[in-house]
Amino acid sequence: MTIPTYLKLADELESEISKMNANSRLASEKDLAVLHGVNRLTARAAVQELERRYLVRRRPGSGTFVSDRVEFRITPNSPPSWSEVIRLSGATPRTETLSLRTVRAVPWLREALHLAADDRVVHLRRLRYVNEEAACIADTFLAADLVPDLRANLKSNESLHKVLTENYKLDPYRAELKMDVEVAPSDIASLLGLGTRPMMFHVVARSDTRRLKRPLQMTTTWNRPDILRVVIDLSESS
Amino acid sequence: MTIPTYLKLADELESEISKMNANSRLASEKDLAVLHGVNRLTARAAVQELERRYLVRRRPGSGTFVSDRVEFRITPNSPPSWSEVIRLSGATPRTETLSLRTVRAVPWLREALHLAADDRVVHLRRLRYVNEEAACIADTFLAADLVPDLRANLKSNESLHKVLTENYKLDPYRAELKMDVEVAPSDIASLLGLGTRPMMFHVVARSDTRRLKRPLQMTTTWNRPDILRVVIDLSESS
DNA sequence: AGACCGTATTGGTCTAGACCGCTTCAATCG
DNA sequence: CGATTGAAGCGGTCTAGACCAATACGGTCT
Repeated sequence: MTIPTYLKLADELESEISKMNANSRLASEKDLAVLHGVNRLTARAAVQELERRYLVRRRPGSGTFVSDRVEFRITPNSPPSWSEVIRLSGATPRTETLSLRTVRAVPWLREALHLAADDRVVHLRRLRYVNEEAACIADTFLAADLVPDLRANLKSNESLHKVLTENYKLDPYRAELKMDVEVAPSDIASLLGLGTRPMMFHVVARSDTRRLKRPLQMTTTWNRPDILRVVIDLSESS
Repeated sequence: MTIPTYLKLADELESEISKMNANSRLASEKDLAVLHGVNRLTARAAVQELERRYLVRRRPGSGTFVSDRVEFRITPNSPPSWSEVIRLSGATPRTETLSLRTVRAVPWLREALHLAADDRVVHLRRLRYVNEEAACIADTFLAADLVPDLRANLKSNESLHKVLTENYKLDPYRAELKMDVEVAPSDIASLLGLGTRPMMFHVVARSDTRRLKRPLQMTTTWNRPDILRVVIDLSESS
């Protein structure tokens, strides 16, 4: 018995969880402790281990629930619409616009979008929900001269991609993509309602427009790994 | 003061760590507890938080050390040699061959490599070190007919890529790439000397050979995130 | 029926104390 | 001088008990 109690309990719970429905509730920490004859902190360590594996989500005052992860698959030819990708995974997407401002481009953005010193960019910050849970913060920066009156065109809950394609006749395609896993900045974490600075999927993508042969937008997203399972799949279409 | 003690301590320690050299040792959990006037478990929770952020590594019986992460950047035109990429990051790579066998291809492999029912594949399992620390398990599967006598050709510590290029006149290029973050299988974890099933970067890549216009190899790697910081960077070279 | 409020439950945090296995390193023995 | 041993120090685990903040729910009051 060199395996710690809490890990044995975690593995036991994991196999039980695999037979349960998503979003169903686990026994409370106290009950688990009594059921398995261990201290509450030991049972808690087991549940924390499951949380670390993204198998459960905990809500203070409410309980621990089997998590319902959605695979967000980024492919070379993926539908450029975020909502579309989520819907394809069988989940319900929703996007909320937090702010829409025209600002001066900071240096790294000027370089990425090939802008001049006093060019301006439109900064669009959106909060994305998956099954009505805050899952992702997306910051999009567009060259302002390419999207005049964007605010008016974005009024109804349309997707940005649709507006770019239909209203502005731009044809965005993915030109750059970067992804890693790191601690989210505290402002991002608090927008998602997360206290302790969490590890998240950080994706940075640039889209260009084929018609004008120039960079169109730069998007950085922070994704909750317990809700979204971001997979980059670059299989070449043959 | 709604912020928990252990998080305040963690943030305090994080800023101290940022001024320290890699691999230097932190105060022990007991000392941290005494220094900051908290219980050892509280100090321990703070150190665990730092470990979760990949900022420190802990060795039982020895201490807690500032981690020394190496960025492993995958780009479209990256040198196909793993060792080369590590060296470019300023670290010291080493590769150890664990096994080299010829086996019958399992279905998913047959499909990936476009093989027939009784074709065989060479399975090469390697353990990769970064600065003499076990960092990655790499399983490579090659179509056996393309690499006759691979064992003899791999004898001296040469890189697989070099052997493929020089001995077999094959010209591998990246044809498929998939990456996510998930719990490592227990056999992988134990090969890396990790007890509790850890979250790792899981990368699956396929290389084809341009000359023969057919799939050449399939590689799956499991990477320790506290040692390797895997970044996928698909910026198009313009 | 709807708005309000208190109470039980849940996870979140913290303390004090204990034992274990492993690593390290100095002291000792051959 | 080299090899072995032992003790000290380290992280890893576990227990018992306690208080807090947030939630959920039932009951009450309007």
